[in-house]
Amino acid sequence: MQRNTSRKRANLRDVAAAAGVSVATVSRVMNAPETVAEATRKKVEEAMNSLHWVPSAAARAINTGRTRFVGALVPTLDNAIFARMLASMESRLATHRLSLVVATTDNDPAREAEKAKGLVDIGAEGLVVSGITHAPEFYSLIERCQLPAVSTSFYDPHYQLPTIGYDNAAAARTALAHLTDLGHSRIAVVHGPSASNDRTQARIAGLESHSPKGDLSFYEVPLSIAGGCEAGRNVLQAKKQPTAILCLSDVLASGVLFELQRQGVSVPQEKSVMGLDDLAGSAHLFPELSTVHLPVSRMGAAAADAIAAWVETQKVPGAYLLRSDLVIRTSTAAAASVDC
Amino acid sequence: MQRNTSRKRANLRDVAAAAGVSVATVSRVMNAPETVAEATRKKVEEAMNSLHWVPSAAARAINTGRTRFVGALVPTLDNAIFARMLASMESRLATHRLSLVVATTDNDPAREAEKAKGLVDIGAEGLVVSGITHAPEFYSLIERCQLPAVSTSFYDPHYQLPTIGYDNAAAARTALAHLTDLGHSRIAVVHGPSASNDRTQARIAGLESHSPKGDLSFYEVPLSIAGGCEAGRNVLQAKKQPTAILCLSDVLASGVLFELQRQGVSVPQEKSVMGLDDLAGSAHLFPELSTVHLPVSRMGAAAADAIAAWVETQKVPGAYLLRSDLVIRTSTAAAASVDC
DNA sequence: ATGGTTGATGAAACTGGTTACATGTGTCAA
DNA sequence: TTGACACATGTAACCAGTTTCATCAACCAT
Repeated sequence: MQRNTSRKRANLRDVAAAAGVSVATVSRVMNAPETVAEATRKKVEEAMNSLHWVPSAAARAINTGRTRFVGALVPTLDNAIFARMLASMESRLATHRLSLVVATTDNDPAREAEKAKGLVDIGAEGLVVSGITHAPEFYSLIERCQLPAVSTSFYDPHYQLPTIGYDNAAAARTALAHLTDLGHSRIAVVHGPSASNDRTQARIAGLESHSPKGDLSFYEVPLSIAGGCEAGRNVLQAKKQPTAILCLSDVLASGVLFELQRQGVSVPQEKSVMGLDDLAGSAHLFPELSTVHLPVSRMGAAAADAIAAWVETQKVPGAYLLRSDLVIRTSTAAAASVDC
Repeated sequence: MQRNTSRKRANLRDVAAAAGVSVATVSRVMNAPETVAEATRKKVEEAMNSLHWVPSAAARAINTGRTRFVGALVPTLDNAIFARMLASMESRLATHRLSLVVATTDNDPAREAEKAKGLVDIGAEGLVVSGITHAPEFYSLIERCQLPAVSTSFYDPHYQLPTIGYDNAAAARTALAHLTDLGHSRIAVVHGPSASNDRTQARIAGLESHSPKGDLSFYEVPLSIAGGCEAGRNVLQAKKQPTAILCLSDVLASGVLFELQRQGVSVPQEKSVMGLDDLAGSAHLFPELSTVHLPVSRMGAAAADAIAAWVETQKVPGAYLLRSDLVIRTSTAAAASVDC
């Protein structure tokens, strides 16, 4: 039995000894190969291979002060909107040679703070969070650690963290305007839980502040397709039937469309249905969903760039507003003549 | 200006000096508070707070040899099937006090190997990959680093890595059997790119090996809803019209359903459509999609448990087979009487 | 009074790299 | 022949923690 075969992993000194050089030379072979003589380099590389040496990330990190990964805190991965954002964030971070650690919060600020702590504990260099509602522990954590952190899915240049997102209130108003422009005045608004979800709150507030003459009725359901179905049923049971249903999330709109179809209510002839998000599947629902496109891919990339710049240069990035655009498809039409 | 205000982060010695104790004592306050006298502990904690001290993850990692995170390599985050798996993996890993680093591979083995290298470089303790097709560099990496790695979405007890997944061939056969049981004999099979996607390959192989008397015609399209639409158009242009369309992924089935609806082909009266995956939205398509349920949430949890056990105890977990179940909804029906 | 045990603490070694600085050699111009 | 300088390499300090072992006081039973 040789010593080499022992289970213990080789370290720098072992390699140096095997190659008959100093640790500094081995280190140079890794970090500045051009400063090492050809022959020496070869010897060292052979030693590395024969010892199956793998550099220790922790040891490097302790010297450079860099771990090369950042954390992202999202409410859930089950909604495609966040998955899509993370997808583009991940690929953009890769161009900065940064990796992405994902943690989910279930929209619970306490859990968010806890997970944020966990990310810091394992060495995250920066954090990307969603929205602007966070636990006090979260704020004290990032303040205490001087941790770069940006907030997404929300735009507010006066918020204490740089925000990279869209104007939720405006997006909701855009959707509403489209419906009112089509002559709808009695409109049902379907939304997910608003408690501790600032995006939803902002969208509702945007509608209320700008509420036209017509009356809006609000329906709060779980943020899922099943929730949308439930909302669809609830709306159909209302005494004064709305001519349009505005869903503050495409996921809910999917459920609403499904339920209306199941109950034989034709869209858009009998009722217009409007979404907000523009998920990949929304263009392929039946009928194709009119919605407001939220540029989550660009947002993910922008958030990646912002947090990368911050951790690299120590400069705090500015807030960044992304436009949201109306996407008119076939689920909306002029208000039924019945109303005229 | 005080020294304290300097930008440099405080370290253990600073805290020890401020509290008037040794570094060992400060370390104990963190890791074994009960061994430190009440009064001393308080002094130390005060010093920690006043210096805004945050322990260095890297320094801890270098001693314990643990970084407390593992990496997951998935083809994409844009398909809900992977997002859902990651969601459950993340939450199960959290119970093991492990975090999850996500990297996407676009089904490219070379990129996968590269990203795997990146994950190792930043200190991942283990890896979870999808499928069994990997680049040689990937295998040499995990062999060289002695890195715990498990494979998901595939079950093969003889594969060199522990596999935690379902039997793709059997799942495809289950779907096919459902259609043939309903009397369908001419069946179109729609699938995504099979090159370097072993799950798709296995599903196709499963169908071919078990192919019934009836003839199957295969349509390969991009794995997206748009791809499904394309497949729908292609199928409708075929000379010999099939009575059923078997999609080897629910995403494709969504597109197919959409296209058939758009073209006025009624489902399941004129054609049955079958999926495979059982995404969250599939129960709410129109018509509700018959499919084979792949237990991706349980798979994510199982993968998390396996990799966690491996990194904690150094024991290699065994392969784990998850059942896939037929889910009959309304998109499939007995073959049209035209055929009789 | 003495020896044994427990509890709290400190000194210093240790983890595995990076890097500032020192050293030694060879080349070239003065 | 010598001084200047580049180049290759080594020595040792350093990063920020953990951990082993030693020390010392207090307490208790003999």
